[in-house]
Amino acid sequence: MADPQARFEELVNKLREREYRLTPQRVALMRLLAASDGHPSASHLYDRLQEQFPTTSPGTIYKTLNLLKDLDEVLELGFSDDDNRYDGNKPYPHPHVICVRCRKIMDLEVGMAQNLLQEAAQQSGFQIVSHRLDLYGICPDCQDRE
Amino acid sequence: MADPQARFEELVNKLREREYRLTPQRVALMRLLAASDGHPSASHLYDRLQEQFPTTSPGTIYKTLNLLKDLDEVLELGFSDDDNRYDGNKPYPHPHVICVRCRKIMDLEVGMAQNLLQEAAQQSGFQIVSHRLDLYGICPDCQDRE
DNA sequence: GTGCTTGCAAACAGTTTGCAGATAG
DNA sequence: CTATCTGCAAACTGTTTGCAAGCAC
Repeated sequence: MADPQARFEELVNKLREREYRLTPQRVALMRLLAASDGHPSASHLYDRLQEQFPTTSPGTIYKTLNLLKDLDEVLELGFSDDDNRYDGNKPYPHPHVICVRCRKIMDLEVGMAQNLLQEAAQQSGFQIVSHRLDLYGICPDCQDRE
Repeated sequence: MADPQARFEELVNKLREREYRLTPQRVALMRLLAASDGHPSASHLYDRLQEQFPTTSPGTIYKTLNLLKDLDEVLELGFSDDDNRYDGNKPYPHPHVICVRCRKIMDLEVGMAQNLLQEAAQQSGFQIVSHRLDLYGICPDCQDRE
């Protein structure tokens, strides 16, 4: 989240370029995504959007998130046992730490070793196109609460 | 899957030790898990179990898988957009390659760099307890089918 | 004005739960 | 004999879909 305003404008321009309609709901959602660094869930975004648009529905949130995902402007972190989470600031694969207590998610500033990807490709014969690295642990706040 | 028979016996002994009942369904499921290296889904296991026990239900499969998961004898790979997959041979975190076409999953024989985990802990303040690394790509078979 | 988008409700899929009857120990 | 386990069915949850009405362009 270097500059929320700049990121917001990037998102808006992307939709404009592709001739998607800039509805107030979409614009507000993009503003939220650009200003979030907590990897919000759809329902979190829904709660926040409803403050501005009381009739907003979850369907609209999901449709917009999927649109942005298809445009490679949002990274979706899927969880089988919890709400998916969305990152509108760094829509490319990068490692995360996830608190197993409070479900806080933070970015990690470490790169995926490039030679690990190469070795994996060699070993498996796969053409690697993407990846995901999640570290699970207990965040500082939850350690204090112990 | 070094030795399916040995692994099978390990699983059986684990249940016996903890005084869980060794029902025929559980035994058969453990045999399947010990002999699988394809990271089967619950529904795959269900299909195979039904050959031996035509009245088996998905509920029983899930209950047994969750039991083994709680005993740290099965690793669950959860997917928000697909069936979860289960590994009864290496129930500890290890990297996988996943084919985005056919959903084949293979183990990778590369270790998670230990210093990456340490750096992550330092950077985030988290106590890291576990992790997951998935590489997504196209498997050799699906490349050939192109 | 046109057709994309919204909001609502119903559908969906995988997993979990509740309970009565069956069975391992 | 008894507590655990099975099988069935219903419930659950997060997400997707269908459609009529609304609105961006």
